Amino acid sequence: MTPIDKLIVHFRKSITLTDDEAEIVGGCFTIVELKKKEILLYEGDLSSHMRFISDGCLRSYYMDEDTKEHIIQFGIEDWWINDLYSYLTNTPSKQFVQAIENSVVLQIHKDKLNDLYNNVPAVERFFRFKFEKAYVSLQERTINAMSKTAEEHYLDFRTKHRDIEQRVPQYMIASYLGITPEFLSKLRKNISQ
Amino acid sequence: MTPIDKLIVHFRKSITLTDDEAEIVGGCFTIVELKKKEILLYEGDLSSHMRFISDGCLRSYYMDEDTKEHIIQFGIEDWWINDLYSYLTNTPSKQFVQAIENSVVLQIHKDKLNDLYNNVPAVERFFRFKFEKAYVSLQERTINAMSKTAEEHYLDFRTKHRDIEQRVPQYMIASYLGITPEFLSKLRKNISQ
DNA sequence: AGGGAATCTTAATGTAGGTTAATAACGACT
DNA sequence: AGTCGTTATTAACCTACATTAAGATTCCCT
Repeated sequence: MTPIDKLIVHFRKSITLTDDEAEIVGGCFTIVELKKKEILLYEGDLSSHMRFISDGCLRSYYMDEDTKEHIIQFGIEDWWINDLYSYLTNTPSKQFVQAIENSVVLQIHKDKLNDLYNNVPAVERFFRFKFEKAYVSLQERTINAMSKTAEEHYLDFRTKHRDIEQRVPQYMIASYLGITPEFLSKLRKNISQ
Repeated sequence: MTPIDKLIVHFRKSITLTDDEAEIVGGCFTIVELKKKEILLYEGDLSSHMRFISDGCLRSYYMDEDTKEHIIQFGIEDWWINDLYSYLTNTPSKQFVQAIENSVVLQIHKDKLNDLYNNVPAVERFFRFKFEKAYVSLQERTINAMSKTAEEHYLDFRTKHRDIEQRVPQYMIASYLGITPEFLSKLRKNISQ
């Protein structure tokens, strides 16, 4: 299955597209191939594309006071990854997006997407849902962060994202959870005894 | 100025409405008057309205394990307040929305709002912006929470929300910041010396 | 196979913020 | 003005997690 095929299958999980529409939609995206560690979006760049992961694994993260990395999101096949903040506000990104493995990403420019909204209305509905879901999962994460302990966060992550846990180094999981790798190591020791 | 007038003025800050359209829009909202401490939305309720604050001050919060309250949002005149999570996912709310002062709220049911989208398209654009902004400010808050200290959060809050700071009790600000009132008290002492 | 980089673990020590509990100050109602 | 409920402060002690620094382990490259 080509990356574009995967994208169409992905769209068709939540909206209906005729074959003609699928053709149009597929034609609006461009392929980006990334080597492990390659950076797709730099801090300071304007994020003007929506990005679909066809293959591989990426992360978005930001640096606080130019030192420590904080991972905001992981993404694997069939997910979208972006700095939505920058995309929505047209301001320079505060985040990086980097490939953790060799990856294939399909992206569409904001302007082209706006045209597509007019030509294929179902796509607009798709992205409205997408933004709503993005909000919902961000709120879930924010609320959990406020009331749970680090060990609970880790256990939650393990049950919700087994697939990711097995593909990314442990210190990145620590960063995503907002703790140090040393402390995660200690937690794991406690848990397994 | 009536509550409905305030609402229309509010809409017209980001979209254009003819007088006829304004008439239609205004007619879709209903007024809710709340006494101080009265609860507008209970945990477990379905949040099926969008709610505009015409007068007063409210908060949304959730309870963790039926004990401690965590404030998620404050709202004053000219803001919207809701459990967007429940509204968007049609699931029972995990939050309460409560009046901190006597307040006047204008609300519109989801179904009516969906009709309104068809009759007055500008309204749909208004709410798309609203959801985008909600996402953006939630992400800002989440990222800040990860990298800043409690004292920084408090100082940020003071500069960004002076108006709110002067209207709500200090222990609620502590709850919003995710710290105990005792610790906020200590911070304030350090800051003022 | 072997050497360097990347990742993970362990342990000692430090600190931001929580808990408990008591007291103080404020505010609103009669 | 006095009383009661609400809100704010103080101080002693506690805990979850960070920091530092040293090894141990695994991974990958030629």
